Amino acid sequence: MILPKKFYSRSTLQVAKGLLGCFLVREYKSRIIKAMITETEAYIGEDDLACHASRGKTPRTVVMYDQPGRAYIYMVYGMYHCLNIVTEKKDFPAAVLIRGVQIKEVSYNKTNGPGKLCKFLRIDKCLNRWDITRGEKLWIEGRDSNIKLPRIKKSKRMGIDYAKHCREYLWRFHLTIK
DNA sequence: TATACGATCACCT
DNA sequence: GGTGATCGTATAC
Repeated sequence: MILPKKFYSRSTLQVAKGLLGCFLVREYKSRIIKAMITETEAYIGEDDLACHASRGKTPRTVVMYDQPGRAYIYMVYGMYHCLNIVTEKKDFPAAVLIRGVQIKEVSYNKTNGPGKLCKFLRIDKCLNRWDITRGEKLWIEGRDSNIKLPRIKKSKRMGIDYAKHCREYLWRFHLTIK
């Protein structure tokens, strides 16, 4: 089932945990790739110094203030893209960064990073602000209800040493892949 | 207009 | 453990 807008309108931490084990689906040139989400991070509000919206609404961050269920995609380090899903309610800037996915028949080291998975799934700024509840080009499907999830681990977010006290928040969630 | 730097990754020691 | 690639964005001037 395609996850509806309502799924993303909850607290960002709930969504970040809830997305683990769900399937990120990419439709590109009539081909479909399903990727199980294995790692996420939450970025919540202007008070979160690691969140791009900590400097308020700008041309880049305006998408984070949009409806939940939109894709927020930005370029990092001049060469990689990162995919986020906008959460909570309109005008409150928050999103979940997709940091890792696993695809059947694909070596995990091709998709175990936010830049790597966007490269593999051909996700770039063309899909910025895309509504992922439409079920076209890019969407997310719920996990199989009879699948038991392994324990969810939480830890500090990556690459945000500049974020003062916010870098201590345990807002990174991941499944342990054996 | 100019400049500093980053929600990364691959490759090196 | 460390470093370079490479360019959009935010901020300073």
